[in-house]
Amino acid sequence: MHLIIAEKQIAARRIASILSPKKPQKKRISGIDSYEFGNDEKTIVIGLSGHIVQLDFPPAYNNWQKVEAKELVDAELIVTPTHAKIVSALKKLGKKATKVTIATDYDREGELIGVEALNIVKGVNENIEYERAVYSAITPAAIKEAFENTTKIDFNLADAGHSRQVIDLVWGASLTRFISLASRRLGKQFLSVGRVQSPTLALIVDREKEREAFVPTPYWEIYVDLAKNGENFKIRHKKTRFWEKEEADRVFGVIGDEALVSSLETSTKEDKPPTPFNTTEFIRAANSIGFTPANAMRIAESLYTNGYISYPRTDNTVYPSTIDLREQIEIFSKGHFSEYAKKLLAKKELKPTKGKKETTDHPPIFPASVAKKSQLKEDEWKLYELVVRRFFATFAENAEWETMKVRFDINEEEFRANGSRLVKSGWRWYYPYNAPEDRLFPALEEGEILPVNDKEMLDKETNPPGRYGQGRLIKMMEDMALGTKATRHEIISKLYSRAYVHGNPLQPTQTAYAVVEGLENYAPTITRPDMTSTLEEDMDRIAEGNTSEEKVLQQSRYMLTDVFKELEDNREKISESLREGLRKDKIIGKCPDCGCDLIVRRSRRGSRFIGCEGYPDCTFSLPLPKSGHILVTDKTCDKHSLYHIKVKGQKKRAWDLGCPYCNYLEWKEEQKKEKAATPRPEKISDIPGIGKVTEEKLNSAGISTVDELENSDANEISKTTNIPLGKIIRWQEAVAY
DNA sequence: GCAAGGTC
Repeated sequence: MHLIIAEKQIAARRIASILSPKKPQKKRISGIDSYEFGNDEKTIVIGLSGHIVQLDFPPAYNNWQKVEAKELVDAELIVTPTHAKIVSALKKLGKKATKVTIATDYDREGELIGVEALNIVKGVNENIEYERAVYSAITPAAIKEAFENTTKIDFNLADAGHSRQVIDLVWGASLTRFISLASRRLGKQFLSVGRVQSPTLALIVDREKEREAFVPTPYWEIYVDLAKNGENFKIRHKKTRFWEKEEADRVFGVIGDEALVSSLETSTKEDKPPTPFNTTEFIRAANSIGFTPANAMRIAESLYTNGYISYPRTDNTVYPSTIDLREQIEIFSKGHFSEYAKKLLAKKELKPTKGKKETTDHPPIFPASVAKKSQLKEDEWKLYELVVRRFFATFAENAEWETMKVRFDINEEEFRANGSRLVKSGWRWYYPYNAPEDRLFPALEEGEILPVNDKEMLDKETNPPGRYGQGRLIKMMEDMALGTKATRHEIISKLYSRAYVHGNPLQPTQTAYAVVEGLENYAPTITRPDMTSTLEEDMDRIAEGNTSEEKVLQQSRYMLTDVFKELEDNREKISESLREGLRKDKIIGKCPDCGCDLIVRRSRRGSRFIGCEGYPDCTFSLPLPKSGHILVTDKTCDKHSLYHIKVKGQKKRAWDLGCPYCNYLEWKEEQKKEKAATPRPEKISDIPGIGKVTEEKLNSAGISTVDELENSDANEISKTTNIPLGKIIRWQEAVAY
């Protein structure tokens, strides 16, 4: 039997249907679908789910308190299955197979995934024959060609990928453990460190520091209002920003009643169509129409698994020659986009744009089949439409703008106005997103004199650089080669779930500051994008056979050992600064009673509340929700000058609680209203929470009326009846009018 | 309970 192993389920199914002359037979093996065909010599195709095994430390290293972080540096590593069913299916099939073809994705990680699967097969069938099939798109032509010309597995390339796994695990896990222990943040709330997440966090923290250090400079802008034939328009002084008030005042002062059109230039500007979608550009475009990266990718995934779009994780911006692009447009001749498809098909030549990056694993994102609007949810349709329109736009002509530059003379001061008008929509007809609006003004002539209707001088200030939005951050990560198309949005989600950042655009917490600072001082390697670029270079050398994985790993472990020397020597300082950062994140503002800091505290029973640092002299307190991470934002309440709070659940998005004081007062007000709306219970059994058994218990303690319940000592009742004190107090509150 | 990389 010939076994073919693909990287994913869908790839397996499609490869089988291309290679098989008849419809392949679907068979379940250990709960996993496989596809069988052929009469005498059977072939079975099975799909993995990416990596099906994971690199890990032996269980003996699991206890964070007992095993010191630095011991992880030289710890042995083990491989554990993460997809037991697939592993078991591979073993079953591997035993019977005489030959195995690795047909995983054509990239470094794909090679490693293939070798991982091969090792499982070899574990049950030591001498099995093996080979590699290489393809860049799952089309009949490409797949047939790949299986007719199989090659050898590139073990060097797989080793390169493996070295990445080891380095990421060893550095990430050991440093994560170190700073979590140093800050005493254990359990669910640990602090994490990693080759990709830490440089990304450093970018966000650096930007926030720039914003804090920013000193605004005042400047002035001068505008004049003109009109012609009843149409009003504004012109602006040639000097867009005046940095000196005196100069602005002088110019403003000389503006007279008339403006002379001193020159008029018209020209045309060409606007090139966009390049094919890779993941980053898709995410950015989705982001600009209101989708978060994580959301966009989740929806893209479902569009992909339902066959509407091609594989959504790709760096490629050049359509491979193996895809018949005309055919791909022809499928749209009917349906919602027919008007657009027909116009494209009428062209003699279909020449798509090309991006800078061309890779071998997957094509750029394009629509794979025609969807009806009724088949998709609203969000799905929006993103599907985005992909379709982008695909069409890459074949379309340039857009053309007519631009007009007009200069005006007002008492020898030059003013300007720029107009532009779309005259040929070209690709923008297919892809109408984020189109700049036409800027128009009435037709003018050189030498014409217009009356000045009004003038204005605006007081302005330069603004600090903006915080990064998620789309922008993903673009920056790509430019710096941090993370991959499939992981960047996950890394950003990780920063949110660690409470390192909140809001969009992203704002770092004080904890993030402390973590980045601690790492930058004592373990700078992990905070820099260079670690990734050096790793990439090393991996390339391993792949080319110019060095060995062993040498690279040894070097990496030496470096990490040195890092740990630094960290251990400065443990106290790091610990203090982390704990200070964590403390700052808990400050809600000043106590209205005594002026000390109000902070998030925990009672002995484990419940959370806002308490005063002046305790026990001051007992001011406010309640907090029972669960979720408390995030302190930079917004303050006008009434109480306390910071607004957000609450973030394990997997849910953070919700705004607002000012905790206002929130508490509102809650109290609600309670009052609710009470006023419901009549006072007449019998104790009318009180919610008191059933027959409880009523009898209370009776035996001498309480049979509502008045008796209200006026008895709660502690006494609790003692004699064994009913929890808290319950009794709540009942008493419920009947107190 | 740790990373980052696949995929769902």
